[in-house]
Amino acid sequence: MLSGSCIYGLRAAIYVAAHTSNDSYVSIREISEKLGISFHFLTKILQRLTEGGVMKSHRGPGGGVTLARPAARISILEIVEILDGPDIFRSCILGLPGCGELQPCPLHKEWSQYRERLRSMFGRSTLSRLAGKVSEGRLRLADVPGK
Amino acid sequence: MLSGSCIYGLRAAIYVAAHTSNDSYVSIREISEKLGISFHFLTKILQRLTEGGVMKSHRGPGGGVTLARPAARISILEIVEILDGPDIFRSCILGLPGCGELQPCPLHKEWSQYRERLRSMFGRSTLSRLAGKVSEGRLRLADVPGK
DNA sequence: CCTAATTCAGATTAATCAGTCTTAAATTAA
DNA sequence: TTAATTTAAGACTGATTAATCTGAATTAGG
Repeated sequence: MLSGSCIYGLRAAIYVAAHTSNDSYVSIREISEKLGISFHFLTKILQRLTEGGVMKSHRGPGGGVTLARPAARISILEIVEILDGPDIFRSCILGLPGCGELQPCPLHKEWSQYRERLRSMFGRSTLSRLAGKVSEGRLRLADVPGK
Repeated sequence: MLSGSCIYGLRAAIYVAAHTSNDSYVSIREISEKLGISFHFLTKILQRLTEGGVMKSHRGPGGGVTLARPAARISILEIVEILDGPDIFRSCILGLPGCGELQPCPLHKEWSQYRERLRSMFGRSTLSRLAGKVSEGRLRLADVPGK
């Protein structure tokens, strides 16, 4: 469904939302260790989120990344569209270019409904809501619980 | 969402359902030309559907592939599970192993609902229904319409 | 100014997926 | 029995994605 990079990006963003207060920076090293993601790989993913306007970064000691806006104003949808491209919620399930109301594929009607629902579900899921769940406990972000 | 192989397999299966009557065989060459799919690549995909019990094949002149059962008893879900694996409708959106009711990820509740709906929609979509739509016209299976 | 901590940038490698090519095996029909 | 047609099987190439490695640029603190 989502690419590996996108999954890492989402988990990292939720982690940052759950572990920063008033614009403090979290180091990428910390995120990568806590979530079990390759440090250098994660660095590039977070760079793309920084370029995309979702995060901001700061070099040097005490640096790292943090959210560019309040977590309540960043949705999962925005992150997915940056990392996997906006077409993921617009493309035909049978891969046909130009599939739409005018020239639908046999699954167009059903698929476009679900696609739109998923998109709006992602749009409603803000980092603050998800991070809140994590902080309340029993909700995991990493493979090994409790980290 | 679905792999390239899976998309090809679905389109080919719908094509076969729309173009065979009483167990006649359709050659893979014909399918590949009509749908614009690489012949050798399609051959392998259809082999997997044959092994999976959805199609049967026959060599030699007049041979090809055909559905192993009436099209009304083959769902898209079955084909997707053969080609992309059954986990596609069971795995966590954040890629966390073991995500479930006991140790949910922050998106588990919303995603698992959506996942189940999509799964049942795929289960309800039989090849006969989809092939019927194609035969009625105006519904495409290939990039270039009318083929 | 110097050092350590950090992100940034680019090259390189590894793994997976998509696609091509060649040959073999089976089957039909003349 | 022979030739043509077709799927089966496997090796090979190419593209995309995932992951690693090395070094540069920036920054805070002594």
